Amino acid sequence: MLRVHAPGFSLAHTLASGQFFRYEETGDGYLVSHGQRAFLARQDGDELLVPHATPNVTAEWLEHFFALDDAAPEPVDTYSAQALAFCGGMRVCRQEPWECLVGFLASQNNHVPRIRQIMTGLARSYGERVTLGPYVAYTFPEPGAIIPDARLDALKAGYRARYFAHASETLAHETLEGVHGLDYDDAKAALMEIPGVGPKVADCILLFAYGHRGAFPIDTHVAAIMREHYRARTTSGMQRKARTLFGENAGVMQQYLFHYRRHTMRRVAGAFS
DNA sequence: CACCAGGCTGTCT
DNA sequence: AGACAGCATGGT
Repeated sequence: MLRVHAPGFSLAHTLASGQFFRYEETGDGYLVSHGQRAFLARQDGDELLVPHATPNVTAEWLEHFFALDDAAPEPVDTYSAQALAFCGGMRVCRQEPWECLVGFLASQNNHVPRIRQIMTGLARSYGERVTLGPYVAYTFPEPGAIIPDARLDALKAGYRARYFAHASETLAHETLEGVHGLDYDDAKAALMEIPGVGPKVADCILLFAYGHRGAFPIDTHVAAIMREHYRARTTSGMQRKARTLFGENAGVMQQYLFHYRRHTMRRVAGAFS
């Protein structure tokens, strides 16, 4: 049983906020899978309890992955204060670039529940099965493993399927490691060389996998927030406004705004399960 | 049956 | 540089 001190952390908000796709609720906690790791986790007050995990999961890795050392952003107005209050304890995880890339290739023009379905399907079809006590999880396939065949068709990922196959093929012999050493602009340009990666998806990968906390992904929800609450019209105007208002950690605030808006939408419209 | 979903690509000004 | 249709699929 791994046990990690995690004061003020919210596992539920962190997993449900749409930054990360491969998890499911069990009666005993959350079954979380990422890259070559998988674990079962639940919270008990200030403690994060992990009764089952693959051997490559350590307390140090959990602290790193869940960014437990990160402080919550400071509110700058009423709306951001509401978002922070609702999302209390949420953290922006530090994902692995390859799985993060595929997740956000899957995300374009798509719903979060179906992104999760596609990502768990990719792991089930192309990854390796691991046993965690009574639970079964799957690792994420390495680059090169996702090949266009009947398994890929069965996922019904639509036009995104060819992005997966192309990225898999390319990165099998052309690693993403170099991106770590680049500044924000160069890293974004490098990612956008990959078919299916535009400015929004690149910002997600930079924020969620490369530690660029200032990267501010603008999707339909965040765009609506920036229009309705911050008087910005164009995407470049939204980027400027975000940097001015939210500063170096604008991307972290973005995640709070995104999760809060999706929650309020659900309450009003009854959408998304 | 419309329209939307964590957008991107190609094309036309 | 900016506007805009088309895109696979599923949900509301």
